[in-house]
Amino acid sequence: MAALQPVRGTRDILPDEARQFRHIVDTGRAVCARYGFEEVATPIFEFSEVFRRTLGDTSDIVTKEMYSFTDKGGDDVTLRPEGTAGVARMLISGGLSQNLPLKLFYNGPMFRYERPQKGRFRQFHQIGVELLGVPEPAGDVEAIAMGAAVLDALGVAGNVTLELNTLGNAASRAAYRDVLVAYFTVHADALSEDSRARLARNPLRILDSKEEGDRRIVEGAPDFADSLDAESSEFFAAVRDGLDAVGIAYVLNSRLVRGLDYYCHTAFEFTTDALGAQGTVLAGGRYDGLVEQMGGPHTPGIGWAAGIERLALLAGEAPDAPRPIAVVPVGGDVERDALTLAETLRRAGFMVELGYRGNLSRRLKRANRLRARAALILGPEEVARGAVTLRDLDSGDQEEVALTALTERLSPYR
RNA sequence: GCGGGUGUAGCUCAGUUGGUUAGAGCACUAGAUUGUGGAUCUAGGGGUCGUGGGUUCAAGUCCCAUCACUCGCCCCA
Repeated sequence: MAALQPVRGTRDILPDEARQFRHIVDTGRAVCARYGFEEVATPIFEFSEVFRRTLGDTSDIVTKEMYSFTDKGGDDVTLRPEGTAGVARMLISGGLSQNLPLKLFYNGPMFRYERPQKGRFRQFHQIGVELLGVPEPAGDVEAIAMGAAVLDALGVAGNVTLELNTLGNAASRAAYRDVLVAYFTVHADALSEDSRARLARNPLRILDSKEEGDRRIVEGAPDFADSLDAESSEFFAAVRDGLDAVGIAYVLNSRLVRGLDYYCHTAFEFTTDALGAQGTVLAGGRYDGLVEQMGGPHTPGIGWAAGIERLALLAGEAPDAPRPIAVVPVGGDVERDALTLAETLRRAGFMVELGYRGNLSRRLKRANRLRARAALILGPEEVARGAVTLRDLDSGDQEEVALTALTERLSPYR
């Protein structure tokens, strides 16, 4: 118990869970491919500056959650806390702004130094997409529809709700921020300690407070809609109209805000109440200013990310493992023949388990535990006749099959 | 970073007001069955009771500390 343990917030992924993870990633990749998205990979660590520049110095991720260290060459590097910054950096480093629009899918581990709890880990895994170079609201609609399609393909669509909001363009957001700060400053004495801190750092976040006292004050706060300029309102209307057109249901949530500074216009989250305190399953939004902020050319973007662990909790049982054929040598000196047979079948594309030790009974028991569909029993008599005994482990039927006819006869078990 | 809960076999757990040698089910190994699996029966292996200290004639049980896990807050996928 007090033996070697993995680092807090990290965990081992055993075969059953690994199969489920693979299923989630494969499903995400396949669904997104239908929208023309191709997989990319960026390094799992970057210069710390990449995240500091994009996430903003005030975000919690930067101030307390980054896994940063100095490497042997003296560089300040950070394990990526999310995927968008790395993709944006890739676009700049590779001069990919010549190839817009870019439609990218990625998956892999992310790292945040947090206290672990249900559905939250220090090393966790995400699938995500980024659509770069598309300023039109159609891009937002496509990204959201693609997220919905992934959740649907994973069978979790029934457990989630799509929440939608707009943060407006930069001008609207700044205007709203001013109005909001003015309002909350008046009521500062009544706000919780956390929210007073937010007032200076990230006032939009107060809207999302869970403190009851804060909520009463939030009730009377100015509405974002009143601060939206014409461009922002029209953009949001176009996104909603597009979602209606493709039949994707959503609820408007004016308190839905983003922790990361580079978001603008569309913000959305697919949420659930089945994961304890972690309600968000798949979330994203538009980030038109990000690439420019990192020193690249102005490049609009929209994307989302989904936590694989959270999807796995919702998706339930992993798909069944593939079922092998068991080669079972028995009696006499046939081990060598069994080895040859197993290898021949593997080269022909079959999944084959070889029984290593014990009597026939024991080896069949083991074949059964491996969920084998069939056993190929090979003893001196079969070897003498150039045949094997094929036993179907589901039905119990068995027959002798000549080696020359074996691959043909086994095709139903492939 | 802050608060609550829980630590007994590989897993799920029982263990009385502190009392002699710490148990069960599942799983595992072997046998009944040296050429027939799933079921059953029998036997067996497996424990520093998370760790360290304290109280006591006596601690799995009570106290303190510590570590881990877990749930929540903050924040977020």
